Amino acid sequence: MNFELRHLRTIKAINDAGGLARAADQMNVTQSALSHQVKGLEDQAGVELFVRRTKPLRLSAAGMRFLKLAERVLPEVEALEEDFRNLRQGRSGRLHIAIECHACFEWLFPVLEQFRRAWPDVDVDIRPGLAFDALPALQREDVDVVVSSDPESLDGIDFSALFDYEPVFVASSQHPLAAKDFVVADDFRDETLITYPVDRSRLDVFTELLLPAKVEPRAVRQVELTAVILLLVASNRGVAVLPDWVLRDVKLESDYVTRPLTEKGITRRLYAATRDKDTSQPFMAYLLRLARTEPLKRRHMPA
Amino acid sequence: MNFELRHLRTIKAINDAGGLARAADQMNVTQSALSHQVKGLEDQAGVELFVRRTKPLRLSAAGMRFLKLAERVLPEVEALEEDFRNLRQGRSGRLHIAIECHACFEWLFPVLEQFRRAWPDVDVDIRPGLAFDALPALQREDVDVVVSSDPESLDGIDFSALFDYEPVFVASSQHPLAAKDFVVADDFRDETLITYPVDRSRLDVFTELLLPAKVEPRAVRQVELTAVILLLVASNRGVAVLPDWVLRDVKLESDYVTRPLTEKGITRRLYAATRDKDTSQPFMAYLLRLARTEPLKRRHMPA
DNA sequence: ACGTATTGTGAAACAAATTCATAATACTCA
DNA sequence: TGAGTATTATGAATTTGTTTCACAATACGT
Repeated sequence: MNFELRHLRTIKAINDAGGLARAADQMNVTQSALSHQVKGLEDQAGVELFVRRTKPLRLSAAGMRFLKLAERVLPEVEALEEDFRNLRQGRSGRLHIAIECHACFEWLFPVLEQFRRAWPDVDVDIRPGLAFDALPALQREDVDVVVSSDPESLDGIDFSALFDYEPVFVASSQHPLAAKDFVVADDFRDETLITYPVDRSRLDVFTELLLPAKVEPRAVRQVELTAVILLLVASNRGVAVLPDWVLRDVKLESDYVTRPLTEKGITRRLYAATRDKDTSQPFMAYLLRLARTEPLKRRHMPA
Repeated sequence: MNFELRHLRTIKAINDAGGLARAADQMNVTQSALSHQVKGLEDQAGVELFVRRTKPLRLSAAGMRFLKLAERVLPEVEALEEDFRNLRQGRSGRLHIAIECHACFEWLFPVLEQFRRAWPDVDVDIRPGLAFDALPALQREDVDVVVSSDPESLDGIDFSALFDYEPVFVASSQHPLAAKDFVVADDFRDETLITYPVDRSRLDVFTELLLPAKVEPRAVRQVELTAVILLLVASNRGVAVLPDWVLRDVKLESDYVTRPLTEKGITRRLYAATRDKDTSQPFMAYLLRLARTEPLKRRHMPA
């Protein structure tokens, strides 16, 4: 006894059309085909689905239950078919984003807000917690975009440049280093450095400045939220290095100063990694365009 | 793009078994069959259901949605299959009963109460409103049992005798006719007759007594509920003729008397009509046995 | 009761799914 | 890294299932 959707469709059609012959027309098969099919189904189920003594075939009690099932199940199946159709045309899809850089929430959130308005059928989500192994997760299709500043050459993965940013030193305006025009690695030796709670290999201060110079700060304190980091910095409990985009928004009204790292400043580039087969999908292209332009706008017109 | 349950089963099996080969084993088909099937499905849907770069095949985002559908739909389908299996073994089924005789509620209800305990999986219901055309409805499988006192010879329909009953005359103990040992047709000429609101051809008084004698009561009043009929009779607002089983229960404590119709009394027989193919079904046989014995028990030991 | 509309049936044609044998591919572990 | 193993893919042949065709059987209306 192995039902198939074909059977559900047939029973429903016969019931809707009010007869086997009419149903056959609507389904573009011969009346004979349906007759055979119904017989086969009844044999398998061991149950009479139709009342045979009446001429336009009518559903029996058991047939009614079958019909009920059809009416619950078929719409769901059709919904998925429709879904896949949209997916093929690139109108729907999934966009689960892993961010390696902890501060990216700051600009990504507004970007996604705007994205959602343009592509309402795309399932958007940010997946934190995948800071490690984000690229394998991308290959495994656990996520669809990885935001990272360390491009690797990986099979089937594209890295698209988004925008450049500058990791800048932040300290209380009371802090001695606020007097300098720029800070260098050695300046951190006696400081408490406040960072996001991630591995040093993911923090620009370390990878770009302190590790090469083999400088270890006096203390490192890990804090989750950007706002809290700034609070601690402003009250002179430590210093921090944050991407410039984090600071533009709140700068005016606060008690801290920003200074370049090294005399010329450090410039880093942010990338979006995607599977190559997805990169040219319309909604993916749209997201990348948005992520390239939107954060820059915010730079010049802070909220 | 035409999904089939086979596809749902396959995707679910592959996911559950954690691989195509293992799934093939569990489904008793070759690994090759599933590989072909998945390929065919993906071609039709135009969507990749699995991530191919990994070796034990893993579901892609789209594949997950397919799986979700499978997990919603398959249990429902299996439930119906189980249902049909029971049906075939006569453990479940439908028992919708049409009663032509209006008063049959009285004994049928307790019978069904008992039936339900023995056959919990059978869908029991009483369908009033089908007083007319009950037998065609039976043939059409709109109902499964018709209780009637007028057996007809009909193709595919069995009539099983249930029990005999006596339509008896009921009147207030104050009523002049209460003085007689029995009543005859002529006695109704000056009476208000209270009946159930159905056609005369379904009322024993008329078919067995008044119509043959061509007697018309002074007035006929139609009342729905047995209890109300008895109330009106007791307060001498009319007389009635009711099956004896209706009266046994409440007789002792009331203000009315019962008298036979004609000197010898009238005896009628109640039948259950069923489709012949159903008559020997276990639960149907059980119901008929119950309906033959239960009402008689009540006769001798009123509540 | 007749004609019409509808459903049922068997053999042949057609289509689809499965198998078999084997190739291709990822994964594992020394 | 490379050999060995486990897993998936592929093509042709086979088997199975579905549809058609032609016509028989059956209910329905007037």
